[in-house]
Amino acid sequence: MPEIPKTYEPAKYEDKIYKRWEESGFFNPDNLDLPKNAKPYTIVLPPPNITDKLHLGHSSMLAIQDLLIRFHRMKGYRALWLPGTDHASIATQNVVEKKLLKEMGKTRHDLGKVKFLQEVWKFLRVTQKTILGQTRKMGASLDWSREAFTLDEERKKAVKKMFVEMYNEGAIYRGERIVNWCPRCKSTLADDELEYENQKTKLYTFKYSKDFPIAIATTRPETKLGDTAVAVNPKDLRYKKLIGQTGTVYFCGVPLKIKIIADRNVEMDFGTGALGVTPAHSMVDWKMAEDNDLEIVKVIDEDGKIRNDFSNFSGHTALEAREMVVAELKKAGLLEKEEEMENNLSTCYRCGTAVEPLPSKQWFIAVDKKLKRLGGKSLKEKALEVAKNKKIQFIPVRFTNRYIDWISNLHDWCISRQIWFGHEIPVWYKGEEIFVGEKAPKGKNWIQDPDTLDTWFSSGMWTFSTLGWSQNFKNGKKSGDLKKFHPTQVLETGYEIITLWVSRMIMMSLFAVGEIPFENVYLHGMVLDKFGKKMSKSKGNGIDPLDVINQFGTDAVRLALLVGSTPGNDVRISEEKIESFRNFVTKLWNIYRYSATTYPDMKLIEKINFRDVKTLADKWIVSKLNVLISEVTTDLDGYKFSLAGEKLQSFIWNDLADWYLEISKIEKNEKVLGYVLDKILKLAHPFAPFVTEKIWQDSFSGSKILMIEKWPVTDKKLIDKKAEREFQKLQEIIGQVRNIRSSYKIDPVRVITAYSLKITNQEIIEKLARVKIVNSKPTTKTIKIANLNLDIAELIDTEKEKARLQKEIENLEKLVTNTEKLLSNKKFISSAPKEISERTKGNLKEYQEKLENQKELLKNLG
RNA sequence: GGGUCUAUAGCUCAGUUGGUUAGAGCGCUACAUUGACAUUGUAGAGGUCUCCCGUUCGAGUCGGGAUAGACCCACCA
Repeated sequence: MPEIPKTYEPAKYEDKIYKRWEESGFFNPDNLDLPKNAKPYTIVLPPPNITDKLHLGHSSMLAIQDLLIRFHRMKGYRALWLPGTDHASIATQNVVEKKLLKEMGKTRHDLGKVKFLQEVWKFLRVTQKTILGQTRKMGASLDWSREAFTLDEERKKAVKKMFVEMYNEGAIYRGERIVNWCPRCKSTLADDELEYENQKTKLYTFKYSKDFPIAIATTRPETKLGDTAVAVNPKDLRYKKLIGQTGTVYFCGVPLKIKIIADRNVEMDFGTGALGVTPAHSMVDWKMAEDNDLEIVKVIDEDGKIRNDFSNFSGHTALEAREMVVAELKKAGLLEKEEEMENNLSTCYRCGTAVEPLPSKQWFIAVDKKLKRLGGKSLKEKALEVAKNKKIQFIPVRFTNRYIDWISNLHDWCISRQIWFGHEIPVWYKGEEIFVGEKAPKGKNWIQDPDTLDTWFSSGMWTFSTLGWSQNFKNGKKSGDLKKFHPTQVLETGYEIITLWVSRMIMMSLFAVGEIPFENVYLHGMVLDKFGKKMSKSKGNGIDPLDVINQFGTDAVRLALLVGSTPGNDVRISEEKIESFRNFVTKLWNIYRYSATTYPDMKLIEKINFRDVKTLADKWIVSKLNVLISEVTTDLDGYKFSLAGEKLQSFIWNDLADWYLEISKIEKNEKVLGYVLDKILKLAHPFAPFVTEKIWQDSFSGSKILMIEKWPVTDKKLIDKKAEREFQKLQEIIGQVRNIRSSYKIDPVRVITAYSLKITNQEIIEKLARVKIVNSKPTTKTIKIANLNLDIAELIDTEKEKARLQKEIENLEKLVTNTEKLLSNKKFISSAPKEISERTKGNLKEYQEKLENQKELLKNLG
């Protein structure tokens, strides 16, 4: 037998173990030896952006998903975990642009589209490799043979097919809508791509002209050139009689057709209580225009300049025009007030330029349109339905509300982006003609739409595009992988992207495959530092997963991320926490080391015979173990990873190592130990795959792989509550002795457990009262019970101990009378369930017994 | 402004359908220990479960209200 090192050395084994798993082929469910009717268990990995290396948040995601996958693989499911990465169009283009500027001093326009895209792909291949390497380091049991990328050939096919199908169904349309426009980037921005900046600005109060009855207040006078209405609150008595009136006014020499409308969103207390409605350049105003059927007048163009036909303002930038308008108003004596105010300016998250809301021709997904394909329902209705009737369950459930809330307020989704890197839009134009199709139309002079699609369009298809939807879904029928693995069982992701991603996946899957994309959505929290602050590069408080893996090992990192994290709540993590789990891994290793050196021929045993469970300690540990098996299984089934991990840890450390192993130094039972080890390695495997696999393979000389062993099942025959209770009492007694052990020179556990194997509790108490340890440093073997001669009274502060006992007796007496009262209460008897009353009766007995014991002890003290 | 959530030990959090001495880890204090364990073990101190009202035989748990905080959405014309 080769010597086993004192501590587990993760760096030495982890890569080899991962390689062994990968080469076994069992990451791919097709290679698992399963009955034909084995249920599928699919998780599609939320594809990380290839903009940067992974952070601890990703590690947490990987740990949770790998736990689920390994657990279900062992439970006999056809477990598939499908890997992939996301091209993250805008974010990636942005990173590469910045890099180019820094390294070569060039913009993307300097390079041109073709060369720029080459640079993007070059960058992408590097980061992609890093990310996939990191993922392997985490021990992720992903099926690499099915790896996907949101912008690879297969996904391109799927995206085109999807776009065309949605277009043909009327779910995608091209329309003029107000969008967030960045005049510098020349691109639309989604709402979530905006950044808000607090700034001071001036609020101007003025009338359009002298004869106009209402003064309005605005921070952007230049846009007022496009006003088509003035909105007031319907409750506002000042303006009530004016509502509905129309007329033409001349504003700085520009004629405006103004209608006075009522809208309850107008605040009476702000400004003059009247709002000039500029449909073309304000989101709210656009909605008002839609509601009131107003004309839309575009004032500012895509370059951020005033358009033609606006007298001498034309051609000036918006800011210049603002000054000019203000100057004219002043000159005409129309400006009533000019005051400073705090304002929340929307800016482009890339370049920080102020965003200009503009009407523009874009592609949209119609979320409210009734679709034939969806049985006459709209995407929104369908997406709401599956949450409301619980076809899709959110964990924790409270997020269902957030989802429903958001979907209910959903507007048409703008899917076109004016950037280079991304999925091409399968639309071609020739003059006024338009062609939508998966392949370019025949004939000359067709020009493809220069825009690309919003990243979320392709990531919204992730669950089915990864399963070969473009080939595997025809005439409403699934085949191949899609049939085998869709819908998936769990989507595990962060709560912050429910709206961005989760909801979109649901809509796209309902449309494309006619079914939900996943049955459960498990939402993890954010990984924060130990002070509860978000980890960020700029703050320098981030923990690099690779660093801590090198330092403490993957298992420790995984455990630290899993234990103490509950769904939907943020998790705090520190190196100390990881270190403490490293100690746990070492503990586990040493349990193995001790066992293997003490019993060189020990075997891991899957099933144990009743007869082999001999002593009280054996019965106790085996019983506790079997309870643990069912608890851990239920907890994991219920997504309570942290609870399961804690229970496992507490059993391994506090019960197995601290008690059973100590006892086994006196009374050996190889079979029970082999049985217990077999089970804990399996139970701990999804949490700490490397160390458990290493121990397992060493124990079996490498002939089997733990990863595909069967998940343990509770053997009810081995649960012995009576033995558990007795042993617990024993522990309590020993604890009491330890409490007064100031003069002890050896750990009483060993002495007392020696007794426990042969004699009754009562006898132990009696002996304890008399024995005294003579030999100050005996070894386990030399202790002879007969030589122990301890007078307990000599070892304790009698007065203190008396007081303590007195107090405890008082408490117990109170408890006993209270419980007796309760049990004689008629209302309790009639309303409490049987279980409860039984338990209460049991409790009473226990209290009474304890009371007797304490009284006895007090008596013994004299 | 609309919505969701949280409040339990010094800190981070558990606490299942209400059930009777409210738990864990870390930290703290004391003692022991180089023994399978880059230590570990044992014990201890520490709580009016934010506050008020209600339902109930019984409330950390259910209902109403207050206070404080977190987040999401919409917006700041």
